[in-house]
Amino acid sequence: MTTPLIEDNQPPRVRMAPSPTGNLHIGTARTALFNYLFAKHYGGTFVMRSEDTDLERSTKEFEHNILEGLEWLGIVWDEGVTVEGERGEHGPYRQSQRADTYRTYLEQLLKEGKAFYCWHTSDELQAEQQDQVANKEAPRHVCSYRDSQPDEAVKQQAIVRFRNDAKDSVTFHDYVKGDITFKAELLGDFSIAKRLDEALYNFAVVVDDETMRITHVVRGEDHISNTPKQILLQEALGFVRPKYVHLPLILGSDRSKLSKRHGATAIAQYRELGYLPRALFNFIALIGWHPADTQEIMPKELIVEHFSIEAIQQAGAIFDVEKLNWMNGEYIRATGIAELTREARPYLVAAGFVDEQTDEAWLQKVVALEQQRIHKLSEIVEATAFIFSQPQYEPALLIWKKSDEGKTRSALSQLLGIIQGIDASSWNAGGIEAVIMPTAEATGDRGSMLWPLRVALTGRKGSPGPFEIMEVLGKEQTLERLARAQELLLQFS
RNA sequence: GGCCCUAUCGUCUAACGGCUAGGACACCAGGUUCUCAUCCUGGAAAUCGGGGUUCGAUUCCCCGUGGGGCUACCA
Repeated sequence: MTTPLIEDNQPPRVRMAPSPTGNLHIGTARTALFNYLFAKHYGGTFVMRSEDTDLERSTKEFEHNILEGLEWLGIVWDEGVTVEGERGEHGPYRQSQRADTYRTYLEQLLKEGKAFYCWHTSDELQAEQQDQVANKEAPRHVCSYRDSQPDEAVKQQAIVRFRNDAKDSVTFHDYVKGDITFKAELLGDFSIAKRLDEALYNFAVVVDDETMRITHVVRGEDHISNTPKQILLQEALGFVRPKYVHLPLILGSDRSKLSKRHGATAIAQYRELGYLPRALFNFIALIGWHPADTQEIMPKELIVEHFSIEAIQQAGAIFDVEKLNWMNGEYIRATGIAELTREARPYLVAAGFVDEQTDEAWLQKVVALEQQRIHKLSEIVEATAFIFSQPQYEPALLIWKKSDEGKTRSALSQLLGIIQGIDASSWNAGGIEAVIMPTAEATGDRGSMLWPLRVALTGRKGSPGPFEIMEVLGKEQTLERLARAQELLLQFS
């Protein structure tokens, strides 16, 4: 009874249909990503449609934000709306421009008696529902105006409802959840349009998916309960039923549907924080899906290659920022220093540390200093702050735990002497280390010299190694900071 | 309330009736390091409960319980 997901090697046509009533968030991106993966894996077509029928809440800015965010993530589509306009042969792809198409099918249903006008007031509908809830019945509207013939004036105030005479149950196969059955009569005479010129969601979706030749509907499981309504409409209109794939929801830490109160949900926020698009792509793909082997860090191409609907999880999954942080760190470490510097530079510029003219080679060394220490690009600012301004610290910090003030004092003056003798041609991490290490070893406990050196340079308990830092800082700045440390130590005693 | 979905370590998950229930993140301990980070080694940590089916259930069925979604003239 259940047909294969892909029949006769027919490449699928899938769609993503965001409504531009808010910025791109994690959940939307995940649905788009899975549509993309599915389409690419089978060599199909990914269509982007804009469900902007809610004129009150839809804006061009939101649509722009969604499209741009998806592109940034590396999710591309073959057909549909674009920032500039749209492309493809099944348009228009914005529901706000498809009123004529909807009207055609609406009139067909009306003419065939499969839809009718209803002018019950919202008070009446509400009262009906309250009664039903009180009687422990399914809330729905079974309209008494089914066979009435309203005049034009009434029609202008009425909404169009589907005449639901179905007595059987509606069963559809979901390729993640299995067979799902609803009792059709519990759906009532559901609404499909506000008058003739404003189609409502369930109706618009059905018409769009048919006219855009969509073969597979891949969407969040919050749409499962809409599916029987859409199937009833497909049958009334003589449309083909697409195959359904309902994705488990992404949950917040308290297991409810992910929303703003769980923290950052907008893709743009993650972008600002410095999550790399390829890391986010990888991470989101792993929410509710997993490859056959245990490898988790996988580039886009590999994910596309391994993607399969069968491996999609049935239960919702919590969005775990901790694991994202780890993964982003992995990607940061795996990124070439030139590319990483290009990506990190804007953060340093915004912090006022550098500008667009700052020497590229030098900046790469700065970024390299912290490459294995940061988990998101925004952390580069705090991590490298000591490079760009004199460190502030307590003099006591200069003294290593296994050392004392006297040893620290002599270590600093020894260092000053050695460093002054290093000539410009040897001023690099390796060259500096070559002359300092033997002396540090000679003290018997090299930490008694290396620790104060590092603290003098950074003012921090934890930091990169001193030699790399000295190379970045330059000889003059290094000497200045060491001299400053000496002064501080004097004040300390 | 009604309808639907769902249930393995804290989290993401593996084990398509048959091993000491495996991996990853986080956590803890140890090693490496002047320090932090990286890296390496080790550790603690789970099959919601009750009935069935079966020689045998994490796995299949039923009933509970928990969690979630939907319940608009939003999408």
